Amino acid sequence: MNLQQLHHFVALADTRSFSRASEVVHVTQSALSRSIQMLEQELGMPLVDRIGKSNELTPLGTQVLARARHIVQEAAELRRAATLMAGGAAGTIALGMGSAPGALFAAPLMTHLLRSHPQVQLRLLGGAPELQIAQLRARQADGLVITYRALPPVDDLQFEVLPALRSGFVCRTRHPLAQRPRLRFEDLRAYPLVCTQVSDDAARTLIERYGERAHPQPWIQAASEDVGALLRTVAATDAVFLGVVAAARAQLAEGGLHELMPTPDAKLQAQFAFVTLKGRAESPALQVVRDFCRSLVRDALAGQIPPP
Amino acid sequence: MNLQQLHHFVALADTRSFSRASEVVHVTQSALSRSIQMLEQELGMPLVDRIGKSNELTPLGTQVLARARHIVQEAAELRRAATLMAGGAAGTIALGMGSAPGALFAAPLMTHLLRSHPQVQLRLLGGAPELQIAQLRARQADGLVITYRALPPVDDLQFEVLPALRSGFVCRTRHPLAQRPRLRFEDLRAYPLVCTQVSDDAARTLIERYGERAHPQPWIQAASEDVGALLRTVAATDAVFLGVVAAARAQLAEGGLHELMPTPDAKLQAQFAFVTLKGRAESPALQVVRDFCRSLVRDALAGQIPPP
DNA sequence: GAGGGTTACGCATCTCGTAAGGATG
DNA sequence: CATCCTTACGAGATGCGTAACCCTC
Repeated sequence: MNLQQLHHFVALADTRSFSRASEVVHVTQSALSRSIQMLEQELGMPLVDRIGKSNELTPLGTQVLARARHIVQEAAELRRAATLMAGGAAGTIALGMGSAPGALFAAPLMTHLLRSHPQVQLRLLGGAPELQIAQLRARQADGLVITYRALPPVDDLQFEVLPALRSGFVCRTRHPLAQRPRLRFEDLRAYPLVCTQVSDDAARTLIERYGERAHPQPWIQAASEDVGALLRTVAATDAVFLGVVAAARAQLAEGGLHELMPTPDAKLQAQFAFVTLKGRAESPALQVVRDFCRSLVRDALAGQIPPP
Repeated sequence: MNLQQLHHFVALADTRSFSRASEVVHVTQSALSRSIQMLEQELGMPLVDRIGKSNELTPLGTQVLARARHIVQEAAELRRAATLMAGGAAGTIALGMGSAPGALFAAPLMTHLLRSHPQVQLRLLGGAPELQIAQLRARQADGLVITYRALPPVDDLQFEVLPALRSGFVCRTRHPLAQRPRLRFEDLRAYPLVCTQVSDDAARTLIERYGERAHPQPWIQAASEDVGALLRTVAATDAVFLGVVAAARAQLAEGGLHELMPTPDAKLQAQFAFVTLKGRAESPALQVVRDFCRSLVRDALAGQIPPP
């Protein structure tokens, strides 16, 4: 007994004719006849009474038909679901996301999936990097988008490093410092700072470059994961935003915001990585996510105002 | 995609090992490996991540597993149900039964099925012979057990004539006529008659043999399909039972009842037939029914007191 | 090197399409 | 005689087991 035979039988029952059924399932009438015969032989009883024109199901045939129809239908659904998933058009993916990349990726990613892949369900997981890696190993997460430095050099993970994005300071165009030709760090330090969580690594870089006064801890006036809120705050006050410059791309382009470039250059970089478990097959939907994140970074880089 | 592959995959998912799964489904490990590969190829994605020891399902694999398990299970049920039906151990049969044969067969048949084939559901249909034949043609009945003469000589029906059973008169042992050496019909006629419905044919035979006075119509005191009740009545009164002698076999054997044989012999016969639709496959459960009816008639004949 | 999965090869079986052979109306 | 189903036959596809190979522990 195989799915083919069941499919043939269902067609036969539907058409009540070997020849018409054979057209439906695209085999010769002879092949269909044998297929049914084999099925009958295996089940031990005829399923149809062959009567000239309009064959009739036997009692057994009637019983078998209901089950066969069900099985054939479920097989078709399995095929369909698998094809959808394999094509990345459907599926559920759990994505661990660090707070820094989340600030840049989360909203655009969700928007993109809702628009272009409505069948894909996305669940974003937060938490500390170690926790997220544990979730990845436990397969509670399909992949992570996380700050590259936060990752220990283990070999059961597969890293796909995204291009580094420049971080920097952003203020509103009407900010007192906005028109200043040569900007010193001390000038900047006079204004309150708003940003997402600053990593230890980034804090170290700031201190190395600008001295102890650059330590973000006492400097930060407001911190939030909501980059949009931060930028709106900056647009309305004299606070300065510190973070991935590309996140403010739109406002920078339309002139509402302005990037401050103190001398010397901070040369801050945000480098994100896409992390999966080595040796595991990737959900196609996850590939969609990864591709989108990559293209987002690429676009950010392309539109990024180059350092002086 | 075929049932074999799905079965293999379920085993693989259950054992998390190609080699152990191959033992479960009784193929070599190599064959199972290829089977899974073919399935993965068709679905377009890996279903399991091969990791040294304890393989893991991919996200797609997890989805597919649930559906595959369902399909495999239903296929097994189909096979099981078909085998049961083909073996006659299960199924539902609708059996048209004439009142005369019903009087003899109904109770023993139901008893037999309940005891020996509890999975077989029996539905007995009554009604006029023409109606029953119509039901048979409409496949509302799987078969008929009916008085042979009641049947028109049509060629879309398949008759299986059962051996003729002798009909005759039965009274209680203590009946005034019981010890009478030579019995005339007129003696018999003096006592009330109880019987099941007497067919026109039987009535004609009686009249031909014994004259107009033998017409059953004015003679019958009580008529019922319940042969048991008729016989109990006869055992308690001086009424005489007319019908298939074999129906009273037990009581005749144990001495409670007595067969009356008037001179000349009535030579009444009840001939039943098992009728099915020509060219239609027979429900195996129906064969059980037919076999039982045949054996019942055979036993009745074997135990039948031969005519003098 | 031992265990577990994959690949190569030869063989048996299956299934198909073509074509011829009944049956039925 | 036309339609419909079955049977015969040869070709190609499929699936299997054996055995060799590969990878990881």
